[in-house]
Amino acid sequence: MDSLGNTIRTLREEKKLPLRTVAAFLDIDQAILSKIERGQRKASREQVVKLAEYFKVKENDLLVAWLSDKLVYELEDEEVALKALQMAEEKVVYIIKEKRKSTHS
Amino acid sequence: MDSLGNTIRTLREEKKLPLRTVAAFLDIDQAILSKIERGQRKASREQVVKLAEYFKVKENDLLVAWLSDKLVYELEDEEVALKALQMAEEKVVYIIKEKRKSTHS
DNA sequence: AAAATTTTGACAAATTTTGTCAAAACAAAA
DNA sequence: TTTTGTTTTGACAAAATTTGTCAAAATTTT
Repeated sequence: MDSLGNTIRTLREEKKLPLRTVAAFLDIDQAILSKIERGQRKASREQVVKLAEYFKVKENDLLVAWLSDKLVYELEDEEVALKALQMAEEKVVYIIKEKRKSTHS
Repeated sequence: MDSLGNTIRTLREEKKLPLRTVAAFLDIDQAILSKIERGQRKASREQVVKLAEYFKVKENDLLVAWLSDKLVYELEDEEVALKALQMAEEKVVYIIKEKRKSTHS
């Protein structure tokens, strides 16, 4: 249940790579990668996908970490955070069901 | 489990008020309110609070509808949407627990 | 202490958001 | 069916946020 930042920092340190190297692959300044790893900046979806490729981990795992970070960020310190999450879940389930119906595949 | 837009449109229609009137109270153009009601635009937090006041409904109820809409929007059509929601929930629960610990009130 | 790496913050460019406006579309009433 | 009132649409501008660069400062490693 780690943040995207922690996850990729760990991956990078395991391989003993400097920010510079990974940042170059992502085509961004190392300063940004530093901030992403420490949760000070949000990564873009494309960056997450590239990171998964780079570290050879499952893209979906990284996407889940990234997306959930974004959701948590969105909720900030709203006291109704949990209720909102639960309602969002219901809504998503509903949307998925609707999609099934329409495509009936 | 309604969207914020549907909720306030229903409230407004029940009272037979034109967009103009409610929009004036919110201090925005009616065009925006129209879009908010139909889910084409996101309301701001302040607007939601004002709407709750205006229609005399529980602020938190409207905030939950609004926040959950935002979450759903953020998830767009990510196939990992549900997993992300669940992980976000874990993270929020964790954050709340941490907060309890530190303030020990 | 020198070298390499990471972090910080000021800044600029690009993008997104938030709103206005006026015309078009629609609905209801006369 | 014309008039009146309401809602929707889309082009546009201003404001705010995001996304990145850069260079210096701080930290870590050798």
